[in-house]
Amino acid sequence: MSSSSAAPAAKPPMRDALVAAAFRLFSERGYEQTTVDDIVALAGVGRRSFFRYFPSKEDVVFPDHERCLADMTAFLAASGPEHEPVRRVCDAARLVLQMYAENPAFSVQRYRLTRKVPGLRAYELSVVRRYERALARYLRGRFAGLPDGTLRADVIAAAVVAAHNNGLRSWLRSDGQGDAGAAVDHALGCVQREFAHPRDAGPARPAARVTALTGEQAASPADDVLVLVTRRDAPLWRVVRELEAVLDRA
Amino acid sequence: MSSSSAAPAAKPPMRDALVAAAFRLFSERGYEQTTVDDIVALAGVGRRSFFRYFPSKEDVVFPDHERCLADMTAFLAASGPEHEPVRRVCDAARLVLQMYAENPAFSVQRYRLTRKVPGLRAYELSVVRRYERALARYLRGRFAGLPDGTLRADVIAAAVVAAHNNGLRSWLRSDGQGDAGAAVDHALGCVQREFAHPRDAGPARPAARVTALTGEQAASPADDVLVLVTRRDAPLWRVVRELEAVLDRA
DNA sequence: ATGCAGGCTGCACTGAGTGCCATACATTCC
DNA sequence: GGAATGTATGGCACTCAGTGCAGCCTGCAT
Repeated sequence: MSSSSAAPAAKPPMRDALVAAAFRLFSERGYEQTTVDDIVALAGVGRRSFFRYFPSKEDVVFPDHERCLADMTAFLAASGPEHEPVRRVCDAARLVLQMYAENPAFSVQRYRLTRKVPGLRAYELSVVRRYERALARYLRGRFAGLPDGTLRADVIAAAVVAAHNNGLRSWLRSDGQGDAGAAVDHALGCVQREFAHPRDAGPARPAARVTALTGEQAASPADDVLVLVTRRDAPLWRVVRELEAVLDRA
Repeated sequence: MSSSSAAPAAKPPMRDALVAAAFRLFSERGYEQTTVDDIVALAGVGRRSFFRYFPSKEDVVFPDHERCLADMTAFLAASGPEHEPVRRVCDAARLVLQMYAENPAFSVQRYRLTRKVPGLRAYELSVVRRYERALARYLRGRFAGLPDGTLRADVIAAAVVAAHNNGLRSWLRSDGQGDAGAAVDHALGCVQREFAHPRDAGPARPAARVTALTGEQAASPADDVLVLVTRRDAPLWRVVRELEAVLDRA
């Protein structure tokens, strides 16, 4: 990942200096109140150099997304037919989470920034869209030939991104405390359960099970059936939490 | 905002003149090669007036989305508990399609434009995002209190938008020929079947019936016991949705 | 030292977007 | 009738993001 594995690294220190100077000024006086001239002045470099490293002022806020997108593309390109497609794109999404989790403090700072600045929200959207398109492109390939293949690919890609962002945001909102992966794993798990295996052949079994159960309880092999008993006046959220706990164990 | 009720509405002809001039120049020499000064010169108005009607140059490309978003918000706000939530957001999405279908020629022209210009694609993304947030906000309200309510809301909103755009784009790509609604209806139908009405995958429907079969509920409702039977691999969302439906009936 | 290459800087320019003020026209109040 | 007020517009000057160009400085090979 970190590009050249070897020692030298010595990447462009200028890039990092610009990012550091930019974020310091952004947090001090805000994004829009900070001009590019302010940034380069603090970093002690020429104005022209800023735009050599960052195509636009917004790009300095997302310095590592380009690399992450390349990683995701490579990850998907390295997939084989043995991988379950939905599972695969969920794992690809986790690469983004990983990038955020590597620098919690930075990620939280950036999150606060993008929340406040509409221009940055719009820019982040275009970044996220590129991830989504990468996922959708992969799924389109895997679903090629299936009826509604591209539709299915687009919808699943959008759902995966939405779930990932939902989990990611809840982690960011908690200032990066706790396990970043837990919320995202849970969210992606929901989507995966919803979409994985192209099971068009619906079960239609539970209805029969129920009659069997109500009629002769002992006869049913309850390995794939879950029976929950609760008082009707119990708070719904508690019932559901219980349900969730049981289902997650599976 | 008003423009309300009555027929004439005294629309600003200047706004329309600016849109017409802009699109004429955009199609002649391209978006980026057209400056705001070019537009106002062709429209015969002052430069300052352009920015009075459109906050930015990009806005002139999407002159009616603000109104459409307001319509959608009103539509969702006017919803009641009798509406099935997923069905409702699908119908809300159809409002957007309707707007596109009202001016096929204009919509196709804009589609070609946004395809070519990255800046416009990014801007369109931010517009679409506002629709998605409106849908998600509504769903969050409907799913309030349920575990993973916001997650479900976000995922479904994203899926609905993705499906809508998939259908819309296939219509736009065909130069506005054929039925605009057909493709979108089909796409939204797929999403609706996936997320609403768990009839096909069928978890948890018998909850009410099982309580009846236990036979102890009629006498003392407070002590009523609820028995829920479901497949273990059924999506939790659906189980919860059914649970909610049963409990709401009480 | 000389020549060369690549990164860096300064400078001038375009174009989007904003704030301020002046003008033109319609409305209302005296 | 005329003054005051409100609103839509035009004009001007300004900030700032982003770009093209030319020069400079440093490291490096000959």
